[in-house]
Amino acid sequence: MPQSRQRADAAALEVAPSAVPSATAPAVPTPPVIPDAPARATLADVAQRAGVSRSTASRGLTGRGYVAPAARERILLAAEELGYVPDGNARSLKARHTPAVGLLVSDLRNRFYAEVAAGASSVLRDEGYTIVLVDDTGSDPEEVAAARTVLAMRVAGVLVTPVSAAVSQLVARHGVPLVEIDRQFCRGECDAVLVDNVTGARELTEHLLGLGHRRIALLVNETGWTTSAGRIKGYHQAWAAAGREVPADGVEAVGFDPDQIEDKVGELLSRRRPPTAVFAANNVVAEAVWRQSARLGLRIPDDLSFVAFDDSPWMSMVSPGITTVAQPSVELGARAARLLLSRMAKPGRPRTTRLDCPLIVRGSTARLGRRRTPVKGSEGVRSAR
Amino acid sequence: MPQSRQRADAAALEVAPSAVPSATAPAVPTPPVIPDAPARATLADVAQRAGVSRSTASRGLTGRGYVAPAARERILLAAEELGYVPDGNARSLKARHTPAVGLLVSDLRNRFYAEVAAGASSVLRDEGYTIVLVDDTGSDPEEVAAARTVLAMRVAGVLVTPVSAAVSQLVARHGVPLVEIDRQFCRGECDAVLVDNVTGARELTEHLLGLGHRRIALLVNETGWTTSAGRIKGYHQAWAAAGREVPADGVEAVGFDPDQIEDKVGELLSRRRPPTAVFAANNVVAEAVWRQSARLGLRIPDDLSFVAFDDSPWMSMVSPGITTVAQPSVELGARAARLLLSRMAKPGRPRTTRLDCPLIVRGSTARLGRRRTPVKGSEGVRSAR
DNA sequence: CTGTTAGCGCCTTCAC
DNA sequence: GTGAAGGCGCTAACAG
Repeated sequence: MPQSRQRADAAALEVAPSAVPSATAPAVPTPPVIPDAPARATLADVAQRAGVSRSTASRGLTGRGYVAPAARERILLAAEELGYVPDGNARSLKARHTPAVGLLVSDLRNRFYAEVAAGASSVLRDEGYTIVLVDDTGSDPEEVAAARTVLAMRVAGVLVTPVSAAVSQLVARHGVPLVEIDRQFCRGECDAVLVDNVTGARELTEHLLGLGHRRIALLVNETGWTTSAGRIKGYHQAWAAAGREVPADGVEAVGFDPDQIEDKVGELLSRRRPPTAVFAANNVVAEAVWRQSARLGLRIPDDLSFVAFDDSPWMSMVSPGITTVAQPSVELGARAARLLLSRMAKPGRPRTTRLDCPLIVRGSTARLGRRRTPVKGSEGVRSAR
Repeated sequence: MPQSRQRADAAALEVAPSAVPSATAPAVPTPPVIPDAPARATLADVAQRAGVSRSTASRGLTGRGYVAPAARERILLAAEELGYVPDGNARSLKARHTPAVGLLVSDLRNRFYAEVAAGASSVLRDEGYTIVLVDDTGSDPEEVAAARTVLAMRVAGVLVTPVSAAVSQLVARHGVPLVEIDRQFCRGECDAVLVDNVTGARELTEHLLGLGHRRIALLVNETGWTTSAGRIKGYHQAWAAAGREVPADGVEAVGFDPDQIEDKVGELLSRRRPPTAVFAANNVVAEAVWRQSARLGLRIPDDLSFVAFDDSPWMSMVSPGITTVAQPSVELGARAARLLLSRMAKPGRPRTTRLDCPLIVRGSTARLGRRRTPVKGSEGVRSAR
């Protein structure tokens, strides 16, 4: 699912080096002029209006400590009349803790990350936590900067789809709980919620091998990427289990740039001796395969069998439907949030959760050589046509 | 694009009524025990280590005010060694202003909202603003609660895909700039960035009328919804321009519940005298139409012409491709963010921006009666088949 | 150039 | 049951 372009080393500097205004002190440009700050009601205002002291007003409002029913009544009324909204900054300052968690994701435009965010969001909202979201474009420096920002807000925890170990290290050093999602860079050091990349990829590959395919191209973004690594491993396992050598040019890295991906995929499919089956390692690559094979007039599954890691809505809407393993993206976010909450409640040994990705066989895969003979299973909604 | 289930009245209470712990004072359950808060470095620590006073340290770090180069050097070094990250809460408290904006959206799982968020995010990040995100599930009470939360954080502004006028009123009363996105509830009262629903819907309808269709069903979630209203209006305009009566049962409300939508759509298409063309008012409804027509064995465009408001990736991947108008969702978020920034910089008369939705003709629409004769234009990537 | 002073808004002992 | 006092961490005068 990565959509990022770098994975730079875990520089993890606490503050940016050298003399530049430095990240430590975000070079506050100029105190942003508050247009006409209409003096918001403060606790003192409420207290005064209710004819009590600030401390009593505070107790009345928070419901902690003793307050005479009558006084409480007046306080609540006063607050309502004034449109009083307590200042979270002041509260957090006092409490040395903010009821918020940082959520650092690589790319909200990618369905996968958006769903992870949605899953985390719903759990955290239910528990009364606010989310500070940063779409860090999958860039390492951006992600570290984002981490620093949420650290500055004194968030209670951090969720991240990491791009390097830098974020986790930085956050850990500040004693703030963190859960890595989807990718893992500090195994054993901090919590993580991942999918079972190996098994999913193995099943997909076995499926193709079982259909007689031998020229199976696995297309990943970058071979060094952690999710890719797992998928490549599964791919290898399947070959090994079948007692066969992994083809030399079996794994291809197509990069992260959309245009480049299209080009590479087009090139691959146009070779003199093209693969008979393609395995796209994620939804972005899968889309490129689908478009390019169409452009080249390749019929699926007749001319080319096609499987993908990470089920996307379109894969069940096109015809034939695409055979995939589905990543439980929403659940991934939700589980990560729950794990974070429990870690915030009490420290403990880091735990890694791995979620299953069910195989979904559709019509995009067929036995090699036998033309126009889709395999068992559903075909995508339009197969009727 | 709405995905929500309510639009309740603009209750907009400042605080929740009655005696309940009340929203004003979020019934702080119990001061969340900070596990083992490892005393984070504070400005005083940095100052001490650098052998200067706190104010000097502050100046050195922020780069405001005079500081001897040598001292500055020591301060920066000390900060780095201590892993000092300034406390945003304290800063905000002092500054009476937080460099963050609240982003309240209805449903991150819906591609449309996720892209709006992505667009806004990128602009705001570039300007140094953090995003406090709330996925409010399109519920009015949730949205108001979310607004209160971000207000409490003293955000500098708010972006919202509103579900009622409540949020805007609440936020406005606190003198915080707000921009409504996609839907508009306080026309003339606050800024908004919308799409041109009327024109897009008119073009789509005209396209169908031009192909000879007369039984054209427009499927919306709820007729009372503001985006639906615009689309319905455009639909009406097209009929009027053609000098024809709008069919009595032309507009159907299918609700927000996914299952219910499927049912209603299935029922519609199974009628004895079904429409010859369907106009889905958004991507969610469109998906239901696509699936149901497949289930019923209807051929598109032979048996049924099909258009949709809001282009989704799958619409250009299926065959035939779906004729749509594309909402510039990312741009919507970006423009809203820019408008908010300018409003934060200086107040002014509320402005409403309306973005165009280009018509994209693909293969899902054909002349009535003439079978298997797709219209001009592209056909979706798989048409080659 | 640097330190002292004061206070942002809130909460929380601790007396009364 | 209630108020007075102090301080969370930081910054902005204002002296020196």
